[in-house]
Amino acid sequence: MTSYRSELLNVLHTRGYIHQLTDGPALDCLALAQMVPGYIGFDATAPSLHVGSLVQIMMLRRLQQTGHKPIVVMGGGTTKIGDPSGKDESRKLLSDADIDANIASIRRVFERFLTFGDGPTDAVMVNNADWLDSLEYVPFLRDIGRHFTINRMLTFDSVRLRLEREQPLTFLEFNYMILQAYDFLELSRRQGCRLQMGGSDQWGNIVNGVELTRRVDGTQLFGLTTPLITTADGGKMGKTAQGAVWLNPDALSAYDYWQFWRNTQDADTGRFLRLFTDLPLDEIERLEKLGGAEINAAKKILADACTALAHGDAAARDASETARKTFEEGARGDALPHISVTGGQIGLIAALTASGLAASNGEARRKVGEGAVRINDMPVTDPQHEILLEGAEAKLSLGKKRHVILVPS
RNA sequence: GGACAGGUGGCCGAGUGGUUAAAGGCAGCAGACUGUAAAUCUGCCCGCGUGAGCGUACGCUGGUUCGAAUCCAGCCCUGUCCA
Repeated sequence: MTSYRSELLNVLHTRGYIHQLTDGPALDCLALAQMVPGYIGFDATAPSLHVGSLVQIMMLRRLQQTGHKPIVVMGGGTTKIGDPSGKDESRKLLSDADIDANIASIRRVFERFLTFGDGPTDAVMVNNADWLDSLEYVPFLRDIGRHFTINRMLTFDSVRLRLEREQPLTFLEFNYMILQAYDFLELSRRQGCRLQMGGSDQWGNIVNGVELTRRVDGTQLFGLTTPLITTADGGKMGKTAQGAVWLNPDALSAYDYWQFWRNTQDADTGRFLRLFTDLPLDEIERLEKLGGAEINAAKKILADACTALAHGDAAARDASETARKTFEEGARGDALPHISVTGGQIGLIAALTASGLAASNGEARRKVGEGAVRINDMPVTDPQHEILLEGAEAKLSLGKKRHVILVPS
């Protein structure tokens, strides 16, 4: 088993973050000897990141926890260009204002996970538009482009797989790896950044940055990638009934976020506790050994801890309490979505669509026919049913997990 | 610029004049079983309608036909090869 002397690599290794590492021993020495600034890049294509980025965010947190400096790089420059591979989704070009708004919104999430400031190990956020926007084509080609051979670029998975699948790859996309490599060089010069981390798909891009900087500046940089985080049955992580699991509170409620973690598969519980919470390792070992229904206790702890990190302690307690009332007492919890019903009366089908439990009248009708709909836990099978609130709230449920509170107004 | 191959529902992928709202798979939703898990089984899975039915949909625009995802023309996009 690999063992490291530095706290940084030890923590990352034992908690399961390390998939590939460029020069482990040298980085180990460096982390032991000095504070290491490290960065991860994030796109600004949406106002919120989702759980797919959470491993990377947690890595920056670990970096800071072990006495190093996290640098959050927002891809303002690359996002502005937009991904032109518009075959599946012709991504709309984002305006500068949109990108800036997205960055501001995303920053709020990072502020929960990292401590920002001016101190030596305080986190900083930078925007690669700051240097990419002002690049001049010919000088860039002469200074940077000459260090890349097409021969080599074609061998990288990101390129090779696209070509093998006969999927279009534009010249712009082809240049992404060069721009990202340049980011690393630029950060090394500006911030003394020595380490870039990322998902396993970023390995090629990261290595390019390491090599570019060695050739241009003679500085040794390091790269580290995480394993692809999938669920135990091989699925992509991060889907719920409502879609992506966003990290911003305004994109996904604390209650839904809590539910996402609560519904973790048994086999994932220990791994997720290590990756996504600060719980001590011996505690995690104890929890993941719980068998049968007892592992639900571990899942609640996981949900509490994850929600507290992303939404704060108070929101986590509310979510947890609402879940307890809803699932263990059959009562109504405050954190469930509230839908106001004017006049205190609404048709069942209309209530289902208005509350978002069903996407269309047809779906609502089908679910009623399937016996999936309940009002205050009493099954309702008549699609014509009129809900009369008579001054009191009522709980409308679709299936066992999706509940909404109807409020007369 | 030329030759060839393609563009089908969230994704993959059948379908080459009517029986096609379009096979099959994945993803998703619900029911059963459970532990708010997984696996398994069952049902559902474009919209409107209680229903018969209606409206939309197979890159875009027009055409042929009683009838087109399917045939024709032009255009747009993608790939492979050639110049």
